[in-house]
Amino acid sequence: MKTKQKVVSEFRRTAIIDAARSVFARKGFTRSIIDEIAQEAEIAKGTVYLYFRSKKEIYRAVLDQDMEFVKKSTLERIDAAENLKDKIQAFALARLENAETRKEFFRIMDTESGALSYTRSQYRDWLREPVLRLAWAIEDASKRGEICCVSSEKAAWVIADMTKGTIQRRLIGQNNAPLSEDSEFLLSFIWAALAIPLRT
Amino acid sequence: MKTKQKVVSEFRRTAIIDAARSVFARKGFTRSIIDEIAQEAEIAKGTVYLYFRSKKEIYRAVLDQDMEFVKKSTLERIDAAENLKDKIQAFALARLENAETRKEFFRIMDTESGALSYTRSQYRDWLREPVLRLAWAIEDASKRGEICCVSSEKAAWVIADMTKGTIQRRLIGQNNAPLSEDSEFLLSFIWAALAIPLRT
DNA sequence: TGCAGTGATGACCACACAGTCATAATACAA
DNA sequence: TTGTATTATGACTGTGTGGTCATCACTGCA
Repeated sequence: MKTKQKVVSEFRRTAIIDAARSVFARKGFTRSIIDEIAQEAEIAKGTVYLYFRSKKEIYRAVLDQDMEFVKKSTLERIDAAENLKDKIQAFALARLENAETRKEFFRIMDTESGALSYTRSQYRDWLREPVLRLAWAIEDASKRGEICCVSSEKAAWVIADMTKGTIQRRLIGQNNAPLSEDSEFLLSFIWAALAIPLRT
Repeated sequence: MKTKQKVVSEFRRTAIIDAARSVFARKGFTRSIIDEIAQEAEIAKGTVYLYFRSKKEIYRAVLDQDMEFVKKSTLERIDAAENLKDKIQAFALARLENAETRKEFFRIMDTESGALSYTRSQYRDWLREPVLRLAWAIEDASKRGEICCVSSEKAAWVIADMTKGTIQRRLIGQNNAPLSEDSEFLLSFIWAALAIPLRT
């Protein structure tokens, strides 16, 4: 059973992380000010430092949590799908839907992919793992002759690129079309590129 | 004829911009320090402020110059190409080659796309114009029945996404393959998606 | 009611850095 | 050579902000 202490302590951590995510998404790491995060979490600045050692640590806590969540949910959906086409759709939909639900997190990732050195090393895996999983599936289908022969890894990466770009355009508001329109376009485009055709 | 003054003045401006580009690429806007830029340009800090009003103005000068160059050269190559396939290749190659030549600039763009509010408004056009030009070409070919019917704008954007992603991977060093390998993959992938097939 | 003990507070400190300015060096003209 | 104008310099200032810490408020127990 959780002690009263633990409950309060967890509550505070969560409040800080939530406030931080919101502020970081709006201003980016550098321009975010601890005082503002504290205010948004409805506590005093000093209290923040009872739960986190530094600004960077808060940043990491936000990203770690969200990256882990999105990565996991993407992997699960890929694995749940039976065939390649569904796996690709699973990947794209997982990303697109997560981006809708967790706008703030995706905004941070888009805006600051290279800002913190931390990111450089850690950032890659939340995308890389799902992409590699996709690459295996492509490799597999390729060997069986279900699709035309391509470099599976390159193909997986450009699929990720298109998905990411689509998400970015939606986040900026450049594209307000329903999500299904974007996902359908993506899927048909990708599948056209992979499927075995008899060219005209 | 240029006066001595003008020559020296232009020389200094260029030196500052070059130094700034290098520093910005390494550290990003916020972590770049004017003193370091000055040092790299082999002048004193005060001198920097004889040629630029502020740090932001230097940043803008760097980006304006490079964005203009890359945008122009991309547009020219697209326009020079005869048919759609060549135009797409022109776009991709222009980007990939420019990224090779102007690594520092591309690194800034990749790292800080959202860092400066300035970027938000201006950033888009250096990519948008070429992409829209590509979209017209796709629209055109689509109407003539040269390729299968797709949303031309969406298609143009995902082509840009894949190119951008490929460039990023090369910049990070995740991919050291010869440029031609990447460009050929891109082209074949894109063309497979667009070309009119008789599906199996 | 008084007394630990725990967690919260915000005034305060230290520091990094953009931008300034009095002074120095240099160029050029008479 | 001297005098004036132009450009360069770097010590200095002001500000914004991350992080600290002495003090306070609250809780629960005796």
